[in-house]
Amino acid sequence: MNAVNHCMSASPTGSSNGDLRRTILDTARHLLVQKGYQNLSMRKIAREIDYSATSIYLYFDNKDALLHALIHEGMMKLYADLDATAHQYSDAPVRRLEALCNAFIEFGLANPEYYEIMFQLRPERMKRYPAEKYRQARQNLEFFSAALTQGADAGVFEVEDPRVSTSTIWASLHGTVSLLLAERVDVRIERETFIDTAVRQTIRSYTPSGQPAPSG
Amino acid sequence: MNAVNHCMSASPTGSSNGDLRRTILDTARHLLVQKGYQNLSMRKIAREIDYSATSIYLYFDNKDALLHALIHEGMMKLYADLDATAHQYSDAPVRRLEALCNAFIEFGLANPEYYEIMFQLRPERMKRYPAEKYRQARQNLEFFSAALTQGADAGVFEVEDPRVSTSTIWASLHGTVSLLLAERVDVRIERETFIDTAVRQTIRSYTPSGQPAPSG
Amino acid sequence: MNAVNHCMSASPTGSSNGDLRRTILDTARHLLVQKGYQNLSMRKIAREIDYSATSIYLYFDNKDALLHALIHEGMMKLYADLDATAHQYSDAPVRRLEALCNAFIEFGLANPEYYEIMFQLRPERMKRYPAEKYRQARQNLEFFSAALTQGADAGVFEVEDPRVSTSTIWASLHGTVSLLLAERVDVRIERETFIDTAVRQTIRSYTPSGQPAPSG
Amino acid sequence: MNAVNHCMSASPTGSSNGDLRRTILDTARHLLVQKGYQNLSMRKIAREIDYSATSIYLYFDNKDALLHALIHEGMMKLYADLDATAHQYSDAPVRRLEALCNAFIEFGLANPEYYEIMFQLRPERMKRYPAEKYRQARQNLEFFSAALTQGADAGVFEVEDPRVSTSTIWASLHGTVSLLLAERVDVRIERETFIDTAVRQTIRSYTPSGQPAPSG
DNA sequence: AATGAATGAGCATTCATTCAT
DNA sequence: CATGAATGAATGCTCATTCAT
Repeated sequence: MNAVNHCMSASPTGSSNGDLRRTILDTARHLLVQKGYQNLSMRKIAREIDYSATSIYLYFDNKDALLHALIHEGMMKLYADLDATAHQYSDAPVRRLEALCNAFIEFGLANPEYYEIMFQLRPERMKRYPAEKYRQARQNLEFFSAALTQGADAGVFEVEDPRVSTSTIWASLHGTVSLLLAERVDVRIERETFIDTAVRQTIRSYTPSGQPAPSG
Repeated sequence: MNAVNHCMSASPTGSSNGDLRRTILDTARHLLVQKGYQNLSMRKIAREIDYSATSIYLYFDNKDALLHALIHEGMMKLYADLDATAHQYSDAPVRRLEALCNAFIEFGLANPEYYEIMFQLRPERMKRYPAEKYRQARQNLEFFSAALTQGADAGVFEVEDPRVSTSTIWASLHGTVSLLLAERVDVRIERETFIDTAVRQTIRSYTPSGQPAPSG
Repeated sequence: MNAVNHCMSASPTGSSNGDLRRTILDTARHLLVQKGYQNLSMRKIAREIDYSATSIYLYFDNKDALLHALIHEGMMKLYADLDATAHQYSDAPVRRLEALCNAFIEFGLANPEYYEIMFQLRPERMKRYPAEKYRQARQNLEFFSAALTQGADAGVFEVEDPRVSTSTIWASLHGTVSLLLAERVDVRIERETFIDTAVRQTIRSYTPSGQPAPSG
Repeated sequence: MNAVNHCMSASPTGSSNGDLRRTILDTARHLLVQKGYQNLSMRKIAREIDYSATSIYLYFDNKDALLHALIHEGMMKLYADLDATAHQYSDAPVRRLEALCNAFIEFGLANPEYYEIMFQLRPERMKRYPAEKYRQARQNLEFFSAALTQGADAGVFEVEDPRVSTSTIWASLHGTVSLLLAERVDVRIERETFIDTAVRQTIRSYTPSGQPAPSG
């Protein structure tokens, strides 16, 4: 929406030009994870980067636009992570699904700020993330859907409705990440154990004999 | 809505104002449910009950204390719901677990704002919910734990570590509720189908043969 | 809208209570005439009276409510002025109309701040002054209407449609006041001459022979 | 609306940008008419013409200077309107005065925002509109003055002091336009009726027998 | 037990303007 | 001739909280 965007959109020239935009985004992310969405304000970002609040508006039309940009980045990053994972195990659906689950959880734990605005914000609390972007968001689920379908075709998964199953898998992963981020999991349980169990059981619920994932 | 009303006090309780604390909590809950956590302010509560904002501070040290009390109430309510459910199927662990899952989800969907402050608020962003309360909160998980253990003893569940499994079940349920509340589930999927599938798969992942819950 | 209003509405107890409300109104009026409507801000009022901006909101729901209160006061004052005038010449319609015209102009010149918000504000620039108050505002025109009608009955005025004529008389007076307040009148013309001529011609336009007002 | 457009410059003028000053004024006028004086900002003008806000300052010292130029243009336009009218009825003073009155009112209603900055802005609230321009502004009144004097010479008008009378006529017209623009006229009165009556009575007040304008 | 009065800090956003280039 | 970057001041308004009574 401003000249910078228009003229140099994705150019990584490194000049002082797009840098501030980048800095704003990064700072917003950091504040987001530290203080939460409710406490993220244009002023706080400005104070943090030692610029006037007005300056932020040179790079983002308004607070929502800034958030949307952040969401977009998060979606892209998650997509990249999942895509890399899916390519690694392209011919082993069970192992692939397992890897995708782990990748999703890792993404959430490694990028709590992205995760919060991507998946934990109630829609009524923010001007709706533009519809076109939603489509892109849903692409991320396609990786799971594909693994599930392929596994079903190969007889290693029992799946009634792939669409529904994709969503319930997502629910499990989302719950796992959310509880961990909110520090709600029993502290006596090791994080890794919890994650491994969550993933294993999630996959197990789609394998015919209920046996552990047969590694491919 | 203010002093005038106060004088003609048409409040349904009609009792003396010794239980103003009670009224505050009830009103806070109502506002929470109707307007959301973000819109819950001391002022609004006060306006609603026709008392001065100052009065609230006679009963609660600050907003956080009020919120803690609310969370406590939510925990109690959830406990009551789960307790009632557990009693109904005290001798059928699978069916009981299934019912508990459904009860949990129903609670979340029926009390979205309660659910938010109980499970979705990050502790680091609120003056820490006192540790003792957390213990009480964990009681709610005991219902699931018990069903799981009992089922394992009866051979209808395969459970390695009940503590961990309880948490992963909880993760699934939490994810299910969260996605629904955030309106993130594919709109083409019927809500009931989604919930039923989520619960069924969750339980299925703990049954030896992977077959659907054998009704007891 | 707040306790002060409700409990002591018009009581002139002189305690420190309603005083601030009064001070706010007076200060707003002064700022209004000095800086104009566009430059009237809650903060400026607050700064002027050495109170926090927040305090103003204890006495007025918002800026509009403050303006409305001011308009209301102006309407009341104008009504009082016109009423007093009308009573003085209750049986001499021409002289009465003349006196009413002068009273209106004098009111405008003596209370430019009231005049501006009462008559010069474009409706789209302020949330509409509540309808009930408009009725009261129109009452002020009734004095002119009555004089005109009575004069027509007595044969000293030629009036086709009293309603329309009342409005055109008002237009003349409003134009006279507005030009004077905006300091747009040729400086070589004495203010009194201008006013007298304006009033005389206005009345003359309704007298049958075009002769000057026959003093009764 | 920004740099991109700028490059493809689909501006209707197509001429070189030597007359950017002209474009700025035109755009400012459009915005003034469409959005009102309050919404006229340097930024918005700049955005509209696809130039940087800074560029405007190359042609106008500040916002006031721009506004002055706009007022000047308005005065010129009004002058042109009145001039054309005066020429049409150069030998019929009554009809001419009537036409001038109508032309003035029409100008005000057709150019409400022009009218606002020309006649409704209080000088003390804007860096003083330069004195020399005021003189030019007064030229517009000369048309009325001339008609009045000529009519007086011809015996169709009774005028004591043409200067004063010109001003009171102006007051009537200004009041008429102002009330209409402020939407303060009784809605039950047709606009045309109101205007016709206002003009008729205004002229009537200068005709000896008080009879309606004798068409010449 | 309850309140009225008051406030400082905070919010998103807009504005006219400057200055180095 | 034209701009991009930047800003300080301003806006209406809400909030949790305090304190004397």
